[in-house]
Amino acid sequence: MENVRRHLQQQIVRKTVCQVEVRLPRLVRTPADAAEFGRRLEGGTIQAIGRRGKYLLIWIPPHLLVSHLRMEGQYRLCSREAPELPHTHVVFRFTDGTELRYRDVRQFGTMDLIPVPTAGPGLDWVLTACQSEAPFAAPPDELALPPGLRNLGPEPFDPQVTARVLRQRFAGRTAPVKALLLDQTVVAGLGNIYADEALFQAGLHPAWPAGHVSVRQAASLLAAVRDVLERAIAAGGSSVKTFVDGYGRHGGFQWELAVYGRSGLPCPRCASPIEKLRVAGRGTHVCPRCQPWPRRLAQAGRTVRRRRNNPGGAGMQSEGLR
DNA sequence: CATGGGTCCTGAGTGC
DNA sequence: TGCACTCAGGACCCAT
Repeated sequence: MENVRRHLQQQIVRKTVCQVEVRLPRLVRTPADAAEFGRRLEGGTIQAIGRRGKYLLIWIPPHLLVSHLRMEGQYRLCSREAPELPHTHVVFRFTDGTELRYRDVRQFGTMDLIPVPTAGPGLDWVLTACQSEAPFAAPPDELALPPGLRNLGPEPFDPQVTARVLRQRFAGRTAPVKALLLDQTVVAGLGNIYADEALFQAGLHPAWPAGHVSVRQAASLLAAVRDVLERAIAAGGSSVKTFVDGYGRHGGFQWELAVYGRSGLPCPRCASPIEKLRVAGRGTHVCPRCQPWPRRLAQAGRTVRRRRNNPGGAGMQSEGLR
């Protein structure tokens, strides 16, 4: 998402919308009437592109367009004549003859168009959120943000987030630590791939009860989360299946994945075969040696079910790795 | 409140 | 070849 934001920042800021075509109204959550969504955008000029967690923020006064791509949403800036790819659900036409096309095979993405006051805390929050590296600030009530964005936790790079703070957020929780990493109200921005990679890098088992994570473990986990995200951004994102950035380019981080989608393949650190489990309802990849299950808990009974190896669809095969 | 499971959706893969 | 079935996952909804 950070790569998408950066590319859109270069591509569509200062463009003026002249027409909007919504072909799959279900993607537009607010306003309820998708035609109204288009009408409100027409005539507006895009001022800035921000990001909070996995939410893309497009500031087009007097509105904020909150866009979530889920797994497979894609934005592409095209000339009006360029042939259209299938699964194009929303088209934003600009006065300069270009258009921004939103594609989404799975149709899971969402768009919310939120009114932004011309002054006051609502505007201030939007301005701050559209600056990269802005520290965490709770949005004011006057902004009618979608609940997922309203309740979003801090960015992992926020200096306010320390190992101690992270452990505090884990305290008293019995859910697996991976479930809390994926919980966007705890920390913003981690999905299944980066959660698995960070846990591996921290040497922490995903099913470890979050409340049992020590300050020391929280510190290595936070460092791992930051390192994984930094490397993924530098590589242009992870194109495990279909991800492309605003120029249609694939990312490169899938070649650096240590465990995700690599069940049965050797751990890059110790060469043990990577195992695939189900934790927090998601496919979960671990190195059984680098991420040992705590002995004390093993006796209390396993809650982790083993799954058969590499059912095929999930991700990278050995081709090209290493 | 915390937790876990079902749901949305389509395409790719698998097995018979 | 064709068809039924499973799987992938982010956020949301719901039952316990």
